[in-house]
Amino acid sequence: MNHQIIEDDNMVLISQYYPDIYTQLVPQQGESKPRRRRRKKNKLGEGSDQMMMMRKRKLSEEQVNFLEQSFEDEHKLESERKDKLAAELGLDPRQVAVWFQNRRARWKSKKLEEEYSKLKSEHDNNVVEKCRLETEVLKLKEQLNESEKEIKRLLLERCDGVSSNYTSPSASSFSMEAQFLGEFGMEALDNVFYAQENNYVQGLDWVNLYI
Amino acid sequence: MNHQIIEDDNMVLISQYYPDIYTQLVPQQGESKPRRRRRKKNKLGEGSDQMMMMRKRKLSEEQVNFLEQSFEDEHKLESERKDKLAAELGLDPRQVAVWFQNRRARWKSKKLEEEYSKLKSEHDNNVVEKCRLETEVLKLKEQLNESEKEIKRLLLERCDGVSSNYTSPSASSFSMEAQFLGEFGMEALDNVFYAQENNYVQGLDWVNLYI
DNA sequence: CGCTGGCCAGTAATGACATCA
DNA sequence: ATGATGTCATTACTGGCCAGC
Repeated sequence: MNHQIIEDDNMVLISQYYPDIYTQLVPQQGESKPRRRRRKKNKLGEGSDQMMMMRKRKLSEEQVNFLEQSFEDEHKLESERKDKLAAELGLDPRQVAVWFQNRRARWKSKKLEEEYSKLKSEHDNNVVEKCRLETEVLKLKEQLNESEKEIKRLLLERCDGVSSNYTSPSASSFSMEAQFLGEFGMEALDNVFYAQENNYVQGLDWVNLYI
Repeated sequence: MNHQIIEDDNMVLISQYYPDIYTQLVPQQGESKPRRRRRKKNKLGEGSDQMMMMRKRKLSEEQVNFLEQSFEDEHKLESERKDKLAAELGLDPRQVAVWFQNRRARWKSKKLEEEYSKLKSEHDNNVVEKCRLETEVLKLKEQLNESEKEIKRLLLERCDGVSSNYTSPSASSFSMEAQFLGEFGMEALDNVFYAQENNYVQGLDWVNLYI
C-alpha cells in the first residue's frame, strides 16, 4: 500500500534498457550433435515478445506448471528447448533460462533438506541399535566371564581332587580379569575385548589350548 | 578482464534523496522487555520509492563488511539499528532490512549444511562402530559357546569319574554376577546357548564332538 | 477492530566466474 | 579468443502470517 506504488502484477520492469541487442547477427545453427551446450547465436527475432523490458514479476500458474513439467523431464535446458518453451509460454527465453537456474538451485537445497532428514532418522535408528549392541556386548562379556570362572573352578576341582579348599570367587568378582590373566594369559583377554581384530576365530583350537 | 565491461561500481544510487532524517526523536529504549518487535510509525519520507529498481546491485565491499559485522552482533535488526546502519552506509533502510533478511536466510541454509555434514560424519562413525559391535557380539557368542561346551565336557567328565556331587556352582556365586544373571533371567542364557540359530551357523557339527 | 511493520519462505533477476565448443 | 551457458552468491521483491498498538 504505502510503498507499493507499484501495482506489481501489471507492473512492468524498466530494468532492461540494454536488451543485449549487440548480439550476433549470424544465426547459423549447427547440427553437429554437440553433446552439450553451445550453439545459439542469433538473438534478434524475439522482438515479438512483450518488449523484454516489460516483464511481469511472477509467472502465471500455468507457465509455472509447464516449466515444472519440463523440469521434471530434464533439469538441463538446451537452447532449443528453451526457445521452444519461451515461445510456447510467451516468455523471454532469458526468463526461461533464469527460471531453470533458479529451479535447479531450489532443487538442490530441497534435496539437501531431504537428505538431511533421511540421514537423521537413519542415524537415530543406528544410535538405538548401537546402544542395544553395546549392552549386548556387555552382557555377553559378563556371561563369558561367568563361564570362564566356572571352567576354572571345575579345572581346579579336578586337579585338587575334589573341591576341598574352594575359595569362593565372590570376593573377587571384579578381579576376574586378573585371575584370567594368570590362567589363560593375555590373548584370552584380547579375544574378549578386541574381538573385531579377527572375526570368526573358529574357536576350535582356542578350546584345546586350555585343556 | 574480458567480461568486465560493466562498470557497476559507478552506478548511481538514486535512492538517497531522503537521508532518513525523519528518524525517531524518541529513542526511548524500552525497559519493558518487549518480547519482540518494535513500533515504528511514521512512514512518510519514503514516497519516492518507485525508482527503486535503478539501485546499484551489489553493495560495496565496505558496506558488506560493515553489515556483516553488525550481523554477527545480532541477527535481528531493530528499526533503530537499521536506520543507523542505513545512514552510516548511505543505503536505503529498506536495503538494510532486505540485506538482513537475506543474510538470515543464507545463515540458515549454511547452518543446515553444517549440521548435515556433522551428522554425516557422526553417522559414518556410528556405522563403523555398529559393525564392530556386531562382529564383537558374534565373536563373543562363539566364545561363549566354546566355554559352555567346555563346561559340559568337564561336568560330564567329573560325573563319570570322581563324581563328587557338587551342584550348581553358580549358586555360590558372588554378588554382582548373580544379580546380573537374575536380572536377565533365562533368556540371557538362551541367547548364549542358541546363538548360532540366528546368525552365521558355521560349525554346528563340532558341537557334537564334545558331548 | 484494523492497520502497521517485522519475519520468513519463495522467486525473479543480476553479477561474477568457470567452461566448453 | 569469443560467446553461450552453467553455477554460486547476492540483491530485491511478493505474499502470507503474526504481534502490538
